[in-house]
Amino acid sequence: MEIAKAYDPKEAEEHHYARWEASGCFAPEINENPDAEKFSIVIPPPNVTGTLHMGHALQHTLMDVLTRWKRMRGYRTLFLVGVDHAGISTQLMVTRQLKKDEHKSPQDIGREAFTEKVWEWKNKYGDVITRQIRKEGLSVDWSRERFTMEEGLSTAVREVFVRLYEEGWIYRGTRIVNWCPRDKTVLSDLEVKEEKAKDGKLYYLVYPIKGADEKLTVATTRPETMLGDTAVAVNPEDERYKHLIGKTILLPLTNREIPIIADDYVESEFGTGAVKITPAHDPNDWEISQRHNLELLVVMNDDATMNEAAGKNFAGLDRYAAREKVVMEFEKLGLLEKIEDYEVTLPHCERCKTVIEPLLSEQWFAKMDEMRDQALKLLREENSPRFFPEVPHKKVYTLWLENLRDWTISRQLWWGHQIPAWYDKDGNIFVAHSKEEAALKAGTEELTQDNDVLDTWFSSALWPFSTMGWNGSEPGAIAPGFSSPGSKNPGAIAFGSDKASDLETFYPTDVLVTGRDIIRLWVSRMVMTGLKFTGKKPFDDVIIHGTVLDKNGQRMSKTKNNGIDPLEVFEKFGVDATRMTLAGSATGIDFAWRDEKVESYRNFANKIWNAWRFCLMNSEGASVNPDILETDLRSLKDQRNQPFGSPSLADWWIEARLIKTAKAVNFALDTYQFHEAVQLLYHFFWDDFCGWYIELVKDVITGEIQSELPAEMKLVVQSKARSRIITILEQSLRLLHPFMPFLTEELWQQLPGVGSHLHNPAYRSAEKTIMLTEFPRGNDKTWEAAERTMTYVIELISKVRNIRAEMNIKSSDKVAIHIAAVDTEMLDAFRGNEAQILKLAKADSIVFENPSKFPKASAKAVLTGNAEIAIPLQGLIDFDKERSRLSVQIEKLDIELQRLNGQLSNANFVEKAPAEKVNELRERQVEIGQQIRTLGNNLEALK
RNA sequence: GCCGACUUAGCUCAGUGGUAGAGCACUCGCUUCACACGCGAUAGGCCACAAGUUCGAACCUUGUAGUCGGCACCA
Repeated sequence: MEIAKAYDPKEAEEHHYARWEASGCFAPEINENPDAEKFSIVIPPPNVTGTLHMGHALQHTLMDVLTRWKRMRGYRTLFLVGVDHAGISTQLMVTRQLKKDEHKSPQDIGREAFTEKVWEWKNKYGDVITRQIRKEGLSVDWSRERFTMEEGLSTAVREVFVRLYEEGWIYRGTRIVNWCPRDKTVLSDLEVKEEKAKDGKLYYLVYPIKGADEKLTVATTRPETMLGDTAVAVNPEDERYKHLIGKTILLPLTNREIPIIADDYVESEFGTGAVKITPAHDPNDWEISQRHNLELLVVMNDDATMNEAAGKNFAGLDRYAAREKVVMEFEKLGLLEKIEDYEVTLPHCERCKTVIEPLLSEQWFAKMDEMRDQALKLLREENSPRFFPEVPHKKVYTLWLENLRDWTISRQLWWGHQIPAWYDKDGNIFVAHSKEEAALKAGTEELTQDNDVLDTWFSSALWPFSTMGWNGSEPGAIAPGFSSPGSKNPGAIAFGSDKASDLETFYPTDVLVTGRDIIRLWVSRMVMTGLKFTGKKPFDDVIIHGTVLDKNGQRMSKTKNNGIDPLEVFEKFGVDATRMTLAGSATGIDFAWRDEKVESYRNFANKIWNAWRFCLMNSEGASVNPDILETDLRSLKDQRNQPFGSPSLADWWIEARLIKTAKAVNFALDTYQFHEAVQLLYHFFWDDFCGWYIELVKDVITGEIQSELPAEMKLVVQSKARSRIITILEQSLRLLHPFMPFLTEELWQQLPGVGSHLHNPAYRSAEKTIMLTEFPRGNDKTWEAAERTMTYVIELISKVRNIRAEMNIKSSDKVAIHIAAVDTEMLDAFRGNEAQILKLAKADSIVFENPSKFPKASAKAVLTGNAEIAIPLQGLIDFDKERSRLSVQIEKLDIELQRLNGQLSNANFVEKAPAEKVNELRERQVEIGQQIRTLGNNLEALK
């Protein structure tokens, strides 16, 4: 059969996913073992408007590696997928589209029509991200796909809102809030990004004092807000202003008279020591106003233009135009003292980058105190959740909870969960699960629902349990010390009844994988609501992955246009290579993206392809059979080192390596050290399996051995060897599968002898696929003798190759290897693998003899274990070169010997260091001393 | 202002209280029948700097410098 020389990922990527999905491999129901342990993980729901970026790809890869690994280990596995309605982003996107297509604003068409448009948009474009998730190869259960706006999850949202309201944790209040004048909605503190302004200025405005010649200067970065000033504050201890306290100011540009008050908040050293107080437009000023009962004067509209209260000269002006005009007027009046350059950071809307306007506004807030205390208690008593890496994320999480402020949960949007609160004509509030329920409570049908929707994160906070069917009717185990849930919910609607037990089976989840930027926004809130509403923590472990930076170490951003599109990388190098690259970066650490890195994993995929190609080209009479591995090797002690024996030393050794690697990979994944697992697999497959094993057994496999064995025996040995190599390959593919699902499935399917009998016992009746095979566990068995003996062979071959290269021996020239060794194990190893040594070292003979018999004109080297070798170079030897070669080696060894001598002659070391360590160094000292003497003699002989 | 992380080969990064590692790039040699996306062989580092703890420090402690984050404040 013709097999391509290079792996083309396209075909594998196109073929397997649909089959996996269709045959139900991703759903937990595939597991037939009623006693199977469960493993569950929920995807951080990407925005329905979103497209895949590198951060997703990294996060998704880690989750899928864990899921595929656990599934192969026999766990009943659920990787739950879904998308977030992403209130602001989606509304913005559809608004833009509406404007483009119909030249209309949302207000033009009204709320109902607009939300209908959004749903249309969602149905049309909302699957972009889910298609991309399929492309990534994620083994998520699409039959349980969720959307935060679907009925079930909305029920959960209403239930939580009602319950928190009834318990008094949700309230409506008037506060200074973060207002985005462009999106015309309030934002939570976490949706606001502080950024340095380019041309910040500090304006010094002079305020005349009533009934005095004195004037007071205040400094401000926002002069336009002076129109809303209702006081000027000074520090009560400030000698400069003490006498002014209680007097009033004639506020310029207005006809108002405002008091001079004293408040500790004012720092005398800053600015002029006098602060203008604008309670309706600054959070600190608002605090002061509450203490002093100051008047609140709102001078701005919700689009950041000035309103009537600002005076008719300013009404209608944009805030920046008003600023200029105020400054101009002050200058005209001679009341502008100076303008200084001043570095100022301003809050910006995370989504649209508009400068936030602090505004006095009536909103819904959630007081998280009780839930916060539960979360902190869980953290302190059980160290849960555990963060990986723990530093610094545990601290960020703790500090945030400790300083938690009330959460602004209402948004002035149309796309989202409309707040389940209704008002009667007198403005009384009725919070209920439905209008019918509200009507019952109100005793009237004449109700209007609150216009606002909830912060998108309100529904995200419930994600781990709302997606699994929680609707408030589930009793839920209540952890001791935690308050019991509120009154039963009469309006709760049962949904997804066939999956109703998911909550019981899969909640809490096992691990959460997410980025550090949403620890506070999301992780903390899931913990809080999870504890409160289910009585259980939503997950045990939280893996915080790093940030993928561009090749210059810069954060990727749309404005810098330095983003790397994962889909382009998939296209160029394949999904599997990309996944290896992402999983191969250390957990939690930021790293700069390098195409070269993916390229090397693309090469790795190709290496695997070619190893497979070799095995397949020589697979006649062979089939995958894991039983032959250990059973066959068990009898090895009796027959090891037989020439062309099967199993041979190489067989023995590669299985030792496989078992060790499997053990280490399992451990690495258990501790979330993905990069460690990747390194182990890369090294095992490339160096051990391809570099040594294939080369060592190649001749047996291809039938090119020159042995004295009878032909029938030769065939038996050959087909056994073929089955073994193909079995080792199959085991390797299983180990690689969680990382490289497409390639491994593609290759596995075509191996002879594979079938569902290789599946983990939990999946025996499923259609054959590598993703359901048993993940090799490895064990603690060590075959030290095999590894040690193999080291002798490897060292011998390497030393001969080194001599060949350094002495410029043509690759077509065969050499003779003269070996002087005393260790019987070593001698056995060399004799038993003579054919392989000859081939790999390009030699035609091995001579065992005393070093005194070594031909004079030889290049020489020493081996570990007091052995020497010589390569005769009759006529070809360059004595100068050989002398310098030997000198360099002696020099290197001597440096090490000096260090050892120094250490061992240090009485303190010998006395205090562990005896084991001291012995180790002594042995090394003897070994090196011996080698130096031998090399020295050889060098001497050349003089 | 406070807190944290990072600083290791030319580049990107692993790493452990006891001889410093990988991939890529570089140098030399190979069209060897799985693979040139390959094979073989080299070269390359006082592990940012300084002090301390220790028999022993790249690793632990403290300080310094640089880089990058987070938080707070910003009249």
